[in-house]
Amino acid sequence: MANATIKDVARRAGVSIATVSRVLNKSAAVRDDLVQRVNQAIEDLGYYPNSIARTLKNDNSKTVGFVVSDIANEFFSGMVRSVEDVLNRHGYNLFVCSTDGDRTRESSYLSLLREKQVDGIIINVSGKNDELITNISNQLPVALFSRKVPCANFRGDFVDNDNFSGIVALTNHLLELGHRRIGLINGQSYLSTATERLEGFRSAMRTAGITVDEEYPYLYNGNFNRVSSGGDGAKALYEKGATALIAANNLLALGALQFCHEQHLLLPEQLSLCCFGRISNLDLLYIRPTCIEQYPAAMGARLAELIIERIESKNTLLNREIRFPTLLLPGNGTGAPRADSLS
Amino acid sequence: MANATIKDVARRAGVSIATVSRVLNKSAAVRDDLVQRVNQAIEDLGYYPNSIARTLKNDNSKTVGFVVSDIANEFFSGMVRSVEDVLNRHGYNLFVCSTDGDRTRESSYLSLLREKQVDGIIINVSGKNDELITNISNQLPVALFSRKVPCANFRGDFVDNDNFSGIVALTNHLLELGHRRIGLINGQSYLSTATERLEGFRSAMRTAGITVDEEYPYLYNGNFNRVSSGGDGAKALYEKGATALIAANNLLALGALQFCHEQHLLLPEQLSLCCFGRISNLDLLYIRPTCIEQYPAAMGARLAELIIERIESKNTLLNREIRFPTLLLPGNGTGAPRADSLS
DNA sequence: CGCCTCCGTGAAAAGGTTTACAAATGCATC
DNA sequence: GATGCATTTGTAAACCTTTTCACGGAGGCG
Repeated sequence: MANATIKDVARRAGVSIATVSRVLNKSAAVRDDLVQRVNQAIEDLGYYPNSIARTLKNDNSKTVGFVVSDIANEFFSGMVRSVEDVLNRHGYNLFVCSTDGDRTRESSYLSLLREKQVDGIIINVSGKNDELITNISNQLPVALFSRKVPCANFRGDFVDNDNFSGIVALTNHLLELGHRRIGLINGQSYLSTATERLEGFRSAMRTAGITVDEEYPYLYNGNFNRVSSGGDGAKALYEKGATALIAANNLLALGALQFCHEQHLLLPEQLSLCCFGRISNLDLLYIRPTCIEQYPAAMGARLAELIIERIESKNTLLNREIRFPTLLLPGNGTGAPRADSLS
Repeated sequence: MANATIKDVARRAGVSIATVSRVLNKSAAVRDDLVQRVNQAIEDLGYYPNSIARTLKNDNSKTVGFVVSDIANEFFSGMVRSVEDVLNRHGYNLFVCSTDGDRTRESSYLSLLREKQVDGIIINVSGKNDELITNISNQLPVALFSRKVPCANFRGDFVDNDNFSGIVALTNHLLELGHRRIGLINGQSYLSTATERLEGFRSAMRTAGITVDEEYPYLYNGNFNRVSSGGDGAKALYEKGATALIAANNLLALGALQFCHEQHLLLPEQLSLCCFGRISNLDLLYIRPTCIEQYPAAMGARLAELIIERIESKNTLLNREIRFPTLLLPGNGTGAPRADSLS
């Protein structure tokens, strides 16, 4: 039994389909008794509008795509909920797409979303499809988060933490404890998140009289999306003699934590660990790295608002950039270096 | 600049739109040189098909709705990723909808999904829209998880843990340690998850000679979706003198854990804690409740497969029920009760 | 050389909606 | 009762596809 259509409703109510449409959308005055009859017919038939047909006609799908590297990553899943809520409140639905930061997956999802006529796209870009994203951004509202697109003619909004000051706070925290051989476990160097965090690190270290250049031994570049990178980075830098580590995001931190756990390292006696990002159940961990807190829910809500504004303005807005302030949460995973490790 | 349509492609290639469609879908033979010209025109114009129009014509949207209480809950977010992957591999997209277990939100999302012509719905029902879900299930493929719909004419598939044996394992674990005053922090009693877990508990206790009926003092009914319920339950049952607690899902467990943490309870000396479900970063917690492990990724993948089969069979399949086996993960949060607490 | 078959192509309808435009109705006024 | 205007209603086109059907041409066969 196929769904009733507006035609069926019209016939049953003894009016034209235009009248039914007007009743449905309240788009024009309709005589009271006809409204009654139409509503009765709708109820009788269990009619509900076909929003696909509506989209075809109206050229808006009331749908937004949310493209992230991995929706199962708690940072993104914390975000998606608030994105969803804000969108829903404005009558929009949400498509989720996980790319694993993979170029091909990302571009194929983007094609799919365009074919599905989404009204806008929220995306943390992989960093490998910059021209494509830039093109899309000139046809369709786009809001980025966490990772910028470096093209001049990119059009759209951007939301992120204040990476620079966050990493400066972490670095200073370690410096104040007396550390000098501070390691940074970073993500892919072609991502703005990584470069900004590296810049912050470099700046804080320079102020302390330490030069972080290509020769600096305590830098590790891994992959933001892989917990294993965090473990590899922690191992490499610890073995080189770093006395403290900064993990540049939550997943890298988790890997580093697991490394310490497996190696039975005593924190902070043998190693200090801190990170940029939120780790779930932090309060309940036996080692609690000092963290830069993040606000995924607030960021998601802001992104949703930005994209809706951009959709409703028909993508005419100027580019906007929102930075969330950072907050240092001291944990028991950082402390003074051991005396014998000071060089 | 609006998107090119199939008409534009046809004009540029000097063929009819039917031919373009045939090239796009490879639905019929087309002369080689025409195929070339069409493809060239597609590239020149940057044409991509409008899948909304396609849906209207073909009556399938290649879209599935995923309706859960809270996508930010790590159990569901672990699931959604594998649902997404399997669906995507079959050319489907995913709408996510969080209901908070609220009846109104649930039914409004369901309406929205139907209007958007989704091909199928995966849902963990709130338990308050049984007739609606049953109706929908007779028109549209539906796969449930975690919570059954008790209506006889419900049509669709069901996936869950083997709740009964899981809770029996937990209960026996505590009984073997010597506990008798075992508390159960459960969720809403109108949900199959809750009743099945209660049944398992009751059965294991009966075998040990303890009757769990309305008079049994160590039962607490909270809300599966609220961490705070877990805390409230833990407080209430601990104060009544329970020596061990079972939290019936991950969120309730988290609340209970936090209660213990805040009260500085020594586990397992003052209280034993175990739970049904997975807690993130379990390895790294200083108190690790004994847990029944869950497999959200595997459950999600299975759900996706079930719904696709059901979609492609046009909802003609018999109802299927898949139970995932349970595995007990011993933690340091459970131990023998203190001698002075044995009654 | 004529006929039939087969293959490739195009014209047009259909899918469910919205909306511009035309038609019809209702009412007041003279 | 005719006229004019304002309000309500209906008709039909449009949105972009897919697909049925009919047509035309090429090739094979008698």
